[in-house]
Amino acid sequence: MTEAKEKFYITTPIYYPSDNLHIGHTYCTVMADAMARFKRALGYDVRFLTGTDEHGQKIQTIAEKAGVSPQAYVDNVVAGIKDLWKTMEISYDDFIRTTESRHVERVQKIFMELYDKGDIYKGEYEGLYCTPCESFWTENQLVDGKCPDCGRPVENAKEEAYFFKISKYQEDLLKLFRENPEFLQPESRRNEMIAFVEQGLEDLCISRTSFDWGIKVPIDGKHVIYVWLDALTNYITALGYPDKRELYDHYWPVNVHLVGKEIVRFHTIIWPAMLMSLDLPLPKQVLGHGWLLMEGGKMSKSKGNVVDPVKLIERYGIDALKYFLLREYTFGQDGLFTNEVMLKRMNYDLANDLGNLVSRTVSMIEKYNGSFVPEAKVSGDFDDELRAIAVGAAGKVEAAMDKFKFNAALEEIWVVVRRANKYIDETTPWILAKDEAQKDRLDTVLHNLAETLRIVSILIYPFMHTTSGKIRKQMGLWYADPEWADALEFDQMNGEQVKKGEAIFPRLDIEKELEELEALNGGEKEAPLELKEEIQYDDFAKLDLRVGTILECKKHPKADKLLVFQVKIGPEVRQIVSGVAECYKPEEVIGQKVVVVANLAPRKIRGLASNGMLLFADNVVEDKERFEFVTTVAEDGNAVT
RNA sequence: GGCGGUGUAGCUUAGUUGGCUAGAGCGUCCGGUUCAUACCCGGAAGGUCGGAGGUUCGACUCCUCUCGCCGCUACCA
Repeated sequence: MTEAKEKFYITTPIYYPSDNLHIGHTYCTVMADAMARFKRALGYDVRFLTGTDEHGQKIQTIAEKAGVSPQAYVDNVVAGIKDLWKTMEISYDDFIRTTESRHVERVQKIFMELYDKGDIYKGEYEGLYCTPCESFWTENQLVDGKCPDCGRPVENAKEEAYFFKISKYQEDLLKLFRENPEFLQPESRRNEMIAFVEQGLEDLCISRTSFDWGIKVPIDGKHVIYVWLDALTNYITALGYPDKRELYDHYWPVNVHLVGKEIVRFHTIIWPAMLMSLDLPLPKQVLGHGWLLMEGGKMSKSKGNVVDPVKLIERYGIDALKYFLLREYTFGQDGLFTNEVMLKRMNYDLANDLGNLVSRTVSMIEKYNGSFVPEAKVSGDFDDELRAIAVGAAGKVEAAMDKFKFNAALEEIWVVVRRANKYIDETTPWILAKDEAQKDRLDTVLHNLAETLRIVSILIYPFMHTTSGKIRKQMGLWYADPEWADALEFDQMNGEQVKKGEAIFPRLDIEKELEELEALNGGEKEAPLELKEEIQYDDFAKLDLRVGTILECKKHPKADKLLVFQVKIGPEVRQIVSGVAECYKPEEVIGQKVVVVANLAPRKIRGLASNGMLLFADNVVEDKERFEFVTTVAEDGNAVT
């Protein structure tokens, strides 16, 4: 093939190295890797990029606590991430770190391009800031006065800042969504993005002065460039834009940005707007995948349900884990991760179906034909169907992969595996073997099975190359590399010497594994409490907490999530609005004793006056967040100290 | 509240532009087989395709209403 190969550029998000990665990151990277390997197998000229987003206040703070420099801190975490990808044999072509000079310098150049164009201007930003999330929030975005993302407290912050005129691109963005349905998948996200843009875009704050762990604004040393311009641009700086353009010219625009659904907005609104401003082509497609949900809610250290991919790999191997992740979940949808689901998948599909098929096929060829793959001689019933299914699978896998349906692609391969197992039962080689007159027929059956496994070894190669190699070794196919085109042909083998090896996937004792996995996780230490800044007694003494009783409660007429309480505090009855409508029905809280912040400045919430604040404790009941009353039996009006 | 998505066997789900006797895997029950990793193969039971109307010769597929869940968004002192 001398013709120029079609290019395919795919990226994962760059991960934030504040901590080690978990199974969710692994899931995304495994999908990108499988797609990259698949496209390579089809002959595409593939570029696969991943990396880490290493700046920001959160990293700076964590590093300070750990007593090391931010750079030292991220160097350490990133080394671990690279190790993980190495262990998982992730086939990225480039790994970009936002602290690398190639990135830093290029981001500064891009900043200046935007600035010179007039799309960046200096202004002032004022707002409430959540440090861990590195996000400013407007007052009414807050949840109970706390960060809506992480629930931690926010602080007032005001700073001079540079802004990007994203508002200028509002109409172009709407056009992008409306005219290119392919641009953002899945579909449902598209409508959300349109709605978001339609309500009006405010110019984006792209610099900070409140911390300095970041890329300096080239014309203003007080400022560092804030996450958007720093992180999103990695997809082009890694290709050398703007100063070293060979790779950029060749691979941009990207074919696919693979991202989690939580960052779809940044990739489909902010990033295209920046590219529009730079006059660069837009990504062809942004795909938002779903999340792996854990039993007992979102993964968190305190719940002890963080799944560490390294432990799973050590126990079950890379291919088993990759197979499970790709086969079990539907792209774009959330999926429930449980050890049991994982173990069953591994046992049923890998050990029982594929592993056992290899084992019985190799055994029979050894036993009935002196270890050599025979020629096909006498065709019979069932042969045509097996051949048709085996030879036709490649096309079906391609069709599924075109739509990023990894699970459907693997399912198609397993149709072949199951058909082969059935074929053995139908043709009963062990009976043929007892009759010398049937030798030719037996040879054909063994030949067809060997051919089928050869094809399977090619089909699974993009997904499980190690397993593919193991199968090919046992089948005596060591002399040839798997070539996708060979999966379209039958009757290529003749005389290969097979050799039985270790079971490709040993059968697991699910009960026992469940217990041991449970024990592994139980041994984890709980993460230390993350506390707010220390305060003095005087700070606390400013609060006037009082005991109250709820006399009345009704729904807020103009809001779903709000309840309006009438609370008796000693002699007076206060109206207090609180956002707990999803946890309580109005009638069930009447008579409830509560603790009230009684000297909080009054405020109107969605039109109704609220004079104080009710205290609740965060809780989770049956996977749902629930606010529990902080309560007492003391008399109304009494102080809480 | 606004916008959007979704609801198919016990569980997880496939169903492309309306033509299906609604498929599959797991689970359950029955049977077969021994080459194989106590695996594999076959059969059966199990669905009023959330509910109610409507369009149509015909609807899981289109329309209206309704209920449940989910997402984005506004309100959470």
